[in-house]
Amino acid sequence: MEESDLLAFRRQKLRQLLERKVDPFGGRFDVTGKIGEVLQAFAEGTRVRVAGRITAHRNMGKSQFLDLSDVSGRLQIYINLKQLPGEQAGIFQLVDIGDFLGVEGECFVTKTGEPTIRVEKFRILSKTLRPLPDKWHGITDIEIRNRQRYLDLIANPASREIFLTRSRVVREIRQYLEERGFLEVETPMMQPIAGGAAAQPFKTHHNALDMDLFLRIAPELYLKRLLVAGFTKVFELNRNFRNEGLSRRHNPEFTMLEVYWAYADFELMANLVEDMICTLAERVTGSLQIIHKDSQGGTKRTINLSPPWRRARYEELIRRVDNSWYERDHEQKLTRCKELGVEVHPGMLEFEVTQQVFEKLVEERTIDPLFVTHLPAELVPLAKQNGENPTLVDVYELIISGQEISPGYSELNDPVVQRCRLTEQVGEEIQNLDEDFLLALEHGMPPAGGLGVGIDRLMMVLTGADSIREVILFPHLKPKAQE
RNA sequence: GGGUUGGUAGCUCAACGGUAGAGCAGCGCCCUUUUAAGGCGUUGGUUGUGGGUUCGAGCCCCACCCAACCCA
Repeated sequence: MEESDLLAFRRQKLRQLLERKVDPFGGRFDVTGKIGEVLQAFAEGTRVRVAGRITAHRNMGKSQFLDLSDVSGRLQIYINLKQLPGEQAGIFQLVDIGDFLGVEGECFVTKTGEPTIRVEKFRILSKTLRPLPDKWHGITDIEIRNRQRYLDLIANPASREIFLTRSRVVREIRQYLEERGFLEVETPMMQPIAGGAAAQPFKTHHNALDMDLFLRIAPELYLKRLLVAGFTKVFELNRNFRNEGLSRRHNPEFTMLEVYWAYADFELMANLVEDMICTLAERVTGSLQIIHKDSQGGTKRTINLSPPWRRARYEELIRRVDNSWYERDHEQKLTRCKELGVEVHPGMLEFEVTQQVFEKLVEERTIDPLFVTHLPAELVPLAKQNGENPTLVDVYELIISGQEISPGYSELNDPVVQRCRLTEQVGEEIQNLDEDFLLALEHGMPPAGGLGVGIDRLMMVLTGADSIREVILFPHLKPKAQE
């Protein structure tokens, strides 16, 4: 394969640096601070040392202005070739946009008012062999943005902002829960039986024990064992794995928060998640009004997070779509679906047909937060049944921006009922029954509230991202075809 | 798996079936306060892959690959 001139020039400069006994890949360089920090503390006349990547070069001949960038910001540096000591002027000729540079010099303000560092000496910290993406347009190709995230992060400030926000969100969640006495714990990611949710697991193998293990689809059953153990407030914030297709809303590994609170119920959990998300949104975005922009900068939707959030029973929401829904028999429901434009399959059970209507005509159309409560028991095998109506369960399902963001339960702690429900769920595959979990329940688990928050989807809500891939640094992608 | 849209220079994008172009980046020169710096010059392409139609294909047809979106 023939190298393009572009790459050849870079390699040539690399050789020239080596000939001049300059290490093109640098080493330790003590800095005054991150670029953002140096800018923050900028004071004319002070001396600073900063390092970063060259992201722009404005060459005026003897005077040269360059931008030095890192994730915290961008800082202009000024180089006067005549004022550089010794061989440095010659070495500077071998510097390109994209290279990492460490500089030392005095802070001053240019006549256009830009904070700038007058470089007295510099050191090449890393020579780049490939050019950076277009300085103005950045990278628009979605595949490159996802596959080579580092280029996306270099070139697209909006993408940087998403991941900085994500980091803040995760930190704020931990702080919020710890302030309220919840203890962060870690439970197995590799499990002999993948329980706690209805999903296909990934399978792996332990060689020494010669046994199959599964990557967890949920931490739930282990966190409940901790309630048995006497922990009263625990949470886990980490990865789950589900062996399903990729889509705008699904990545095979995703981040989930699960919280368990002994002696609480689903309504307290709803209060907790409402307050937590509002606190997050205010701290991270500064507002309870979340505005999603389209690619032209217009407003796509505004989500109003102001509490209190609406709460409504599942049945009530269905009746709002069709007041006689529950009076119709199975055939009539299917006919009604056609009229409503909801696709159904002949084999669907009655509650599945209803759920389909719910997803298409309630969930997808709900923008502001909505707690759906009292779901049919079939949909939620691990929750407590309602005291007045055992066909319902004491749960909430939080919907924001057309997506399920968080489920919350009054957790089932009756070991006998739990065994029946799990047995129904696993059906024929009785070996998938988690006997160890049931054994723990028989030792007594306090009544408790539990909740989960899909962090990736929450991020989509907070940032307006249209695809889960935009909020995951390295989303799973099909492997690139080999030549 | 089905449908739709797309794949052109390192990046961002043009090109009626008629010589593949621009801006940026690169390379050379000029320029001592620039802000997407500017000026002059210049390199760079198997137009995703393979077939076909045509005097002539980036463009039309077929198959395949890849991606995004919608559906299952």
